Amino acid sequence: MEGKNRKILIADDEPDILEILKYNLVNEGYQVITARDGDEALEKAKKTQPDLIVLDIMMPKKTGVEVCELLRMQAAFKDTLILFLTALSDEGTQIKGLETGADDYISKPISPKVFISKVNSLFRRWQKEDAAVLTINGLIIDQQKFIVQYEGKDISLAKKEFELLYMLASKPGRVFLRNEILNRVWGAEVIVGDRTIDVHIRKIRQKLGVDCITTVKGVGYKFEL
Amino acid sequence: MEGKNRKILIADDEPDILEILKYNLVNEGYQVITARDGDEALEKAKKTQPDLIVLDIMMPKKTGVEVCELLRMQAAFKDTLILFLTALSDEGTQIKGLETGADDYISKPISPKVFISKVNSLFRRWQKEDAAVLTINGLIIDQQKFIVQYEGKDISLAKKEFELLYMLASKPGRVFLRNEILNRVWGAEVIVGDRTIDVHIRKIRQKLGVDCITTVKGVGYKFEL
DNA sequence: TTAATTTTTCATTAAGTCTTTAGATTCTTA
DNA sequence: TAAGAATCTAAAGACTTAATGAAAAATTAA
Repeated sequence: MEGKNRKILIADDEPDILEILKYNLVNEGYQVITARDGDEALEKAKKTQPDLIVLDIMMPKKTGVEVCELLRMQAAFKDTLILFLTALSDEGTQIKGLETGADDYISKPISPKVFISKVNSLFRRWQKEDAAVLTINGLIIDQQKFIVQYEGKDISLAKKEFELLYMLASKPGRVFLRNEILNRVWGAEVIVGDRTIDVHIRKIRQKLGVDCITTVKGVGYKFEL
Repeated sequence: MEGKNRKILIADDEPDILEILKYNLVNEGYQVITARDGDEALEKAKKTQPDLIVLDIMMPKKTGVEVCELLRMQAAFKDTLILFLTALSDEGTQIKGLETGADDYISKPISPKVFISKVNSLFRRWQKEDAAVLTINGLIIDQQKFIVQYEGKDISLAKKEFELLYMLASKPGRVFLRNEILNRVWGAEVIVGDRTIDVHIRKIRQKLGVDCITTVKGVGYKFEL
């Protein structure tokens, strides 16, 4: 089910919980690292650079909140997802957690199903950058299937055309500079003349038959439908 | 406290909850739009393009889950944060919510403190992308989209005009010397006559239709609305 | 290999932007 | 208030940039 190859670090002092969560995560295709206290969590976090860190609040050596604070101070963990486990349904602690820079928390007792859902959901948001299917008004762009439809009709685009359209449509309204386009669609090393972009834009406009790409002279192009 | 100018749409059929949440959010400096059922939520979402949408699961017309599904199909709401409110501590529903593409959920009864914490926390993740958008009274200058709007109407500026306006509007009230303007908009090497600036200023004044650029004779120009 | 398609280049044309010019106007100050 | 300086205005021409048509080069499929 999952092509994701994501690393998750779980820190909790209760071996049972560690075991259950690990089992479920591995089942979903995640790589799992475990730690039994705050210091071990810190150390393993630095060594393995996980994508998500799950911290129990109550742990020996250092609490989850302390670990979180220490991690957030380091640039390497600025964007790492952090999730708290808390036995206390204590409101104060929950708030403290979120304000320290955690991304979410789950109250014990934990249901494995809810846990997995939450983890998946956190990642889903994170990887949003490259969502597979764009739908804008009547236009459907499916990156996986490499298909474009407009108002039900299939439109066959060549590779470069597709990539260009996908790039523009992924942020409707935003202007992409010619340079940005060259870098992303052609790659930084490839050198092509300026007119090349224009010609591809023209092809897309022709094939779509709708006026959805706007020229911003001297700047670039933007998509809007 | 907050420089954030974020829009939040709350949809719930219970006026009390709407009221309490709105009060707290406004207090934190957010802009709040409300809706009383699923259809109204959809409609207002499209119209106002909020940054965060809070959906009650149980609503007339359409449930929160349905609204969420419909929104997620549209590219414009690909990155919009969605948060569920649920009275059911029912595990199944929670999972369904997350799998539909919601970013989080909160169980009723809701503690305002926890709610605000969660909202702030959701946004914190986002803030990196912060687009360079200036908003001054009715004037919106969006550098990414290369768009200027005044009181809802689009105003099309050429590149130099846009840069010039953006420069002035980025520090309302401050006077920019003609030299500063030349350096920033034209670059240090380029040599153009003095009248060139005037002419561009005039164009901007014409196109905007509002008197927002003031001449400071012998010195330069300043923006004020 | 040939044929078909895709990608790029080039020359030409079209569209728009930027700058200059010059006379009118406004402002400042002696 | 009159002279000088600075800015406004409108229009023309210079200059940039993009759209277009056609064809060569490169790639892929048959």
